[in-house]
Amino acid sequence: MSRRNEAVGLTRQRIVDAAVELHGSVGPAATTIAAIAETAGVTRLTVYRHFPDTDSIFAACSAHWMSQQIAPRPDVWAKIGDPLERLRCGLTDLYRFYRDAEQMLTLVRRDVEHVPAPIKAATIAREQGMRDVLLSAFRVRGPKRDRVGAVIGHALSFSTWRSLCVEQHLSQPVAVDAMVKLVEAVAAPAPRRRTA
Amino acid sequence: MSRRNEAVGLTRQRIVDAAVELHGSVGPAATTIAAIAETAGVTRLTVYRHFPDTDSIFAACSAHWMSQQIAPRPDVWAKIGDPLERLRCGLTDLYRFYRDAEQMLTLVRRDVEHVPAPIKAATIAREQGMRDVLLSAFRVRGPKRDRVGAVIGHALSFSTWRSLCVEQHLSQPVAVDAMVKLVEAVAAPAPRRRTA
DNA sequence: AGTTGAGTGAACAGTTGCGTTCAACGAATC
DNA sequence: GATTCGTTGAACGCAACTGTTCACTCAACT
Repeated sequence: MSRRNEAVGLTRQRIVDAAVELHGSVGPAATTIAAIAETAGVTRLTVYRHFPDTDSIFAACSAHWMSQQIAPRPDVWAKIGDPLERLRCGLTDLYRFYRDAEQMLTLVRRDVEHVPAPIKAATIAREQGMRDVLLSAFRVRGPKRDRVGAVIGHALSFSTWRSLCVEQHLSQPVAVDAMVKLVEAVAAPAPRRRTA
Repeated sequence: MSRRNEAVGLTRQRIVDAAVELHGSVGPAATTIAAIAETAGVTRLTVYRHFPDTDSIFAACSAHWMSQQIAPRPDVWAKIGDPLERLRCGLTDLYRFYRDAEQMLTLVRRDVEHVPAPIKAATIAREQGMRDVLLSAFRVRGPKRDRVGAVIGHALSFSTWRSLCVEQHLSQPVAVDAMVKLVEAVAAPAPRRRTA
């Protein structure tokens, strides 16, 4: 039961690796069973033997990819007391992750319709959790709290990182700085306009 | 030559309308010739007679859709002297347009690979023009000018509007306000930190 | 040494899309 | 009334992807 199972596991791993590679290069929507099989160096039939449908491949693929990423750590951010410092720290950590995972995240977001519901839900929950950690440090109350939460959510979004760091060519620290300033300005207690 | 050509033009118009509708509902990538024909109430052959390939349909489709939109007017924004006021005005105008065109823009951006190059180029040029109009009102110089330009570009992006007004459920004016504050903070002459 | 089973190769049936050809209809035009 | 031509219906060839079946090989396990 050892050498044989090992070989089987290896084949399975090659299939998952191939799926990860294709998801990250052509995107989940364009990833066909035939392409996975070819990339993995096995037959379509072998892929079907290991995974009944595309969704189960996606699940294994997603888990494996996640396991080899350095994920952001909201639990660590939570230890920082100062709201803006916590925010800066969190965004720096998150944007580092976004940078590492750019290709994959870009394509997965584009093909979000093809992502199985559980994975989508987990992603949303993770983002919600990060938002809560960052927002909870702020003392603002009332309707302004909603606005601060919203701009924090905006700062956390992958599309925001992409807009700032890829399309606008900002460096990561400058992008973080801009988003911190945004939250700071929205959270500021005295809006004092000169045109008042 | 009158009644007949009129009928031909009507058929052509029905095809273009069908293409617009499908681009805005299922997206350009999933818009097939057969679906266009069916929606227009004609045969695939008729579609092929009017348009040699998908790109020419896209061009006609894009032009027709644009003609029935109320496009943003950077030339009007340019008349406002105060930088922040010009910015606020421009973003309000642009976000109104984004709101009207949400579905279409969302799907076209998703399927951007299927958009013919000329249309893509025109869109980029338009966004670049808006950025220039808004940035030119600011007096900042040096490296800070790049950063102000970048956050203006970020504020102008459709993904930013989508993040703020759709995902974060901000109202249009509040979203505009947040982005104005962002640019104001980045453009501010004295960063004066209390932690300095 | 015999059995198990992962992997192979080939083929099948079904779907969807593209692009093209042909004969025929029918209404507008001359 | 004859002609033009936009439109139609049916069909064909091509390509790609999905699942599934069957017979087969060969290494590994008992």
